[in-house]
Amino acid sequence: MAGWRIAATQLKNFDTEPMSALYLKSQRKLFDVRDRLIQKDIRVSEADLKPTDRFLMERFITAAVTVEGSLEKNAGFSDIKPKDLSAAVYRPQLRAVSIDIETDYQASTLYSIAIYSDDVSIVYMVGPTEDFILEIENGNKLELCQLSSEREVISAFVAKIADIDPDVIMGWNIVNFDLRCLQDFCDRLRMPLLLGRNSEAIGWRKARDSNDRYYALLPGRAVLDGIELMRSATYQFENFSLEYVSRQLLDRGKLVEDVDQRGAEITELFSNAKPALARYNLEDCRLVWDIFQKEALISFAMERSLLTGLELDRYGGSVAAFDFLYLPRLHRKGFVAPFVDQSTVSNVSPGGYVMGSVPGIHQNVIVLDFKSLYPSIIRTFHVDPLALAVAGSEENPIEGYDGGKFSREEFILPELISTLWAARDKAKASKNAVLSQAIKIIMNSFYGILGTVGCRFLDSRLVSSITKRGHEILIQSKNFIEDAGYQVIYGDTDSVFVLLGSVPNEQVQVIGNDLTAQLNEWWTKRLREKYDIDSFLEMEFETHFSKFLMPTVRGSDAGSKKRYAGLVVDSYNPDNSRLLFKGLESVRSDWSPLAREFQKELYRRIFLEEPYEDYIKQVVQQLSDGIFEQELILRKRLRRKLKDYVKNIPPHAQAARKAEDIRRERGLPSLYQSGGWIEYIMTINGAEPRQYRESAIDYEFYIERQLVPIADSILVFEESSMDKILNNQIGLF
DNA sequence: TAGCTACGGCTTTGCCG
DNA sequence: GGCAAAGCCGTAG
Repeated sequence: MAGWRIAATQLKNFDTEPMSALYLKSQRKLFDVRDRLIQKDIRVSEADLKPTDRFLMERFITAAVTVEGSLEKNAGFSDIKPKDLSAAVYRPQLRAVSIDIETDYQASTLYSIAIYSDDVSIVYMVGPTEDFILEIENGNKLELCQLSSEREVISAFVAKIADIDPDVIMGWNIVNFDLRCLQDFCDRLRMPLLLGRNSEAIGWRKARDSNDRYYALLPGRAVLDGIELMRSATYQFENFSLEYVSRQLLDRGKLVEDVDQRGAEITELFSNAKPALARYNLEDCRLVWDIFQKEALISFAMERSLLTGLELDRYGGSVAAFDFLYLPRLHRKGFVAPFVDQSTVSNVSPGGYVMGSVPGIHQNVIVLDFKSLYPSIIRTFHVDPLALAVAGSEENPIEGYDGGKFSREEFILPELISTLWAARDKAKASKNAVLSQAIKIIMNSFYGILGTVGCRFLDSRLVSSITKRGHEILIQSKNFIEDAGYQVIYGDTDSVFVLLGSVPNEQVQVIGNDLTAQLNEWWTKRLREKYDIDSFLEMEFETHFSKFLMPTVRGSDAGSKKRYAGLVVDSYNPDNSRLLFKGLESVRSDWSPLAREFQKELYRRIFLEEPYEDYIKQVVQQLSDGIFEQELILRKRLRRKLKDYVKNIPPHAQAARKAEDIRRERGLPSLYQSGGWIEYIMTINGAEPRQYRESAIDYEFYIERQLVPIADSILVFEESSMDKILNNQIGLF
């Protein structure tokens, strides 16, 4: 058999096996194979490898070592030493392509497939057998190959992929749309879909939690879905449609007039304007390609893969990543880890501490927060499974919570975090944003993992020793600040909000810097005295609000939590400031655009002491006049299947039901049965789907339930209310 | 193809002879 | 009709 290219491929369930004699033996075997590879050559003929070798090798080789000649010591395996990490010089060039398919509305007929890359712009389309070269822009060409049948289009596409032989195939919802559609077409045509290396077929695996979601296993290649990848990198968008994300990041969108009606438009193009459809199809590929390029998503995936030892195209897997990092180190210290025991009962541990707040419109509020608090607690207090297990034999272990005690001598996680921390600082210094981000995500995942039954080390003593220590640290920091003469008006998990009142801007900087320096020093001293440990707690002064609003809980005098807004002062240019909203309606995607915009503008006016009464009256007037419609759309996710709303039917589910009824009447396929997003408008007959609204808009609802709550939550501090303002208006007539 | 908890706001539902 | 509880969603960290 021909040379077998080591690839990012699909791994078996090895990491979920318990640490056992078998595992230890396997680990050794794995190192042996790796060393042999490093000494020889990355190309290994398949005949050289027994099946078990291949299995083991796949286990530790990530996609990052897909590329020939790029395997080097430690690359791809989780055994990363500090110097290797910092020397992250390892940048293989992956061959990547972006693909996208076009189908009819119900995805039952294939129209075309596009492939885009640095040097490829090709669209295969069903049509009269005739080829075109189309100019797309700046002299760039699109090759449109029209073939007589779906079968020929797919065959040509597969052949082209084999020819390009990419390491990465990227797309937008590529697994559960493009690839699955192609697989369906192939099944129907009784032809194989051989997109893997060496013409291997795609393997499909059902997602555990859902019947209609799959994972694709593409032997020898990684399939990167832009949506999943960006989600896993903590990108947040109101929605992850390609149209929305590309507008946000690239400032350009899809090549159709009306994105909502594109199903019909695409069919129209297919019938009457095939070159236009080709351009559209290719442009989608290019958007995906450009997003990946701009955000360095492949680099991110590679850095993460190098850190976690997981495949390039594996997005979740925090527990598996933890095992990869932890188990080899544990093993080297001569310990064997416990089984994953689903029945483990662990006392519930609390999460972060959230202070009650002081409501009002405040002047000069600064936010001091602990940098990576949980990782720094783990590091400082040796919160670690091994340290917990061996502490019993020590005379003076470090006290944790819930009865946990931690060894001063033997620990793994704190070291791991130091390593990652240093690597992250270095990455930041060298402006390697993606590496820094990948490290941050992994560091922050450690706490959460220790609190799930999926983790073999689940133990409330570990979790509580992190979170309850966090409570103590936050409360004592608050006390320290208050003893220094300042008022703390709020705090959440790792932050304190300090009210300075009317002090000059320069003073604010000085106080903020002083307070953090004093606190850091105080914690260092205190932890040395009380526990004889080094403090890795690090408080930072990050944000200065010149104006700050803390609302009350609606219908109460108590200050709210997790909801606030303020005017952030740019420390480089204090005359510049920007509005920041947290938790409030304007950042909630389930409020109407009208309400969200209203909140932003009203707050802006009040913060900047501009008049606002006429603005409020004007918005209400315009609303009543019916000039808004788009702005009244409410958007919400159906988090469950439509039929699973039994106990009560919330408005968005009502709207979805109505939409389904109408679609059924009109012979259209169902859209909302398995969940998804629904857009609806409140009418005098309740919530109705945006596309099929039959009743008049309920303006009363929008005034009373969308504008009034927003206005009143800030007007209360101006001794005013929406009611007063509007009634005054009536009084004028 | 298993990270976590805390919180607020709105709506519907159930109860009240 | 009024009130409290439960259900649901999206968000902060």
